[in-house]
Amino acid sequence: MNKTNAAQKTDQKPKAAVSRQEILLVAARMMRERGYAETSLRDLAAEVGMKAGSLYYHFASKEVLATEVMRLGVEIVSDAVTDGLKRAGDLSPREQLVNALQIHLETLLSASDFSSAHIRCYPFVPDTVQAELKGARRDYDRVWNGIIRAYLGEEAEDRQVRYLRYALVGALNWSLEWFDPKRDSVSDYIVSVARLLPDIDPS
Amino acid sequence: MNKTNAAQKTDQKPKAAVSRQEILLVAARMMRERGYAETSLRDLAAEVGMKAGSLYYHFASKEVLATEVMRLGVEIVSDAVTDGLKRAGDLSPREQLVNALQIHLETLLSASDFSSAHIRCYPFVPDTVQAELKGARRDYDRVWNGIIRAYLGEEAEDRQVRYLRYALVGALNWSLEWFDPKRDSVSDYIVSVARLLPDIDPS
DNA sequence: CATTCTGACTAACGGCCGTTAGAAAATCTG
DNA sequence: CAGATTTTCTAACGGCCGTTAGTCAGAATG
Repeated sequence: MNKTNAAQKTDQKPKAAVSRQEILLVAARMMRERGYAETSLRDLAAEVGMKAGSLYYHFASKEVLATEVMRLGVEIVSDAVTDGLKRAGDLSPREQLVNALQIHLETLLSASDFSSAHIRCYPFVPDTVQAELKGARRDYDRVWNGIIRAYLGEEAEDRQVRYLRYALVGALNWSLEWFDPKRDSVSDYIVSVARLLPDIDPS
Repeated sequence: MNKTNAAQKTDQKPKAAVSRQEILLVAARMMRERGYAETSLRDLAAEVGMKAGSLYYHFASKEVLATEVMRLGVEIVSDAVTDGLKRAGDLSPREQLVNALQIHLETLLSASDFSSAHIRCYPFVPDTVQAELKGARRDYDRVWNGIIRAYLGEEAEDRQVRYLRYALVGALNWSLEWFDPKRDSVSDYIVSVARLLPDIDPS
């Protein structure tokens, strides 16, 4: 019944939780900006106000730290979209879809370095880290499959659903390569994407 | 009038040109698979059958090598799309657009490690390399702007054109994250994306 | 065959990396 | 205030990195 058993991450001695959170925040920002390999623990620690070795009091390794950053990234956007769906339960399937697009994009571009770090770094992260994230990623895929199946109709083929998901999520995630808040607006872009989605007769 | 002045890259002494080409090919594959930072010159040289130092006979630095790989990546897909447009000059604007989507995606997924290396590595490559590529990238953007403006109509706003370009190119480039040739087909995915593009009345 | 040039090799450089063990500081507890 | 615990620091380890200078083999040239 010691502290490492019971409430491991939330109510440790307070200082540790604060440092841990700050490390995660800075790591997310750096991973988003530079990538995984280009984020050195010395630079990261310096921005937190620590030395590199001290990070190991909070995380067992760089891979473990990166895994946690990216897992948070998936969960944050997944929770935001899931929440948005519940919050507006009376919309048409098409409106739900557009709503989900908007929330996903807002989270990515404004709300969370974790989510953008996940998207940008996932392809280049070690296999073991990718494996750790597989479950969370699949859960989020399932959220989208539900939204898109409701839009396309229950008779739609699985592949049709998957391809539309790839196209839409790709159109959103690609914004990390070009979006400039001084010039672009999330809502305007969503309007442009939504124009590609016809009303579908519930036949 | 010595050989370094005249025909610098094409008709050098033959052996060098062959080695140079092989280095570029292997570098493109490794950059696509692993990323820029994760591609070490020692590993690269080993796969070519050389030692790391020998690479410097052909390229002045890792950055120069990466720049050339990525520039080729832009030019290969740009040339392929431009060619495809000329080759099928009598299609409707919408058909031209779908044609361009197909060629871009085929080049990316089947034809060229250079193009996929460019897309995957560009965000994480040093600033100097990004700067070198700016021109070629803008040229390719202009190709797409032309295609999409023809589709949307001359009265379309610039921003509308740009956002549709981002959405479509994003939907294609994102395929690097999920496409599996054992399961997916380029043509099938293009059909799915093309369904999002309505016929537009030339009003 | 002798010479010149081409192309690759060897061996090392300084530098940064992730990681670790143990000392030291800071904080909490009685 | 004394002691225990939590958190950070110091200093180093082995390892890999991009890069360079100097050497050397082999092909091309006369």
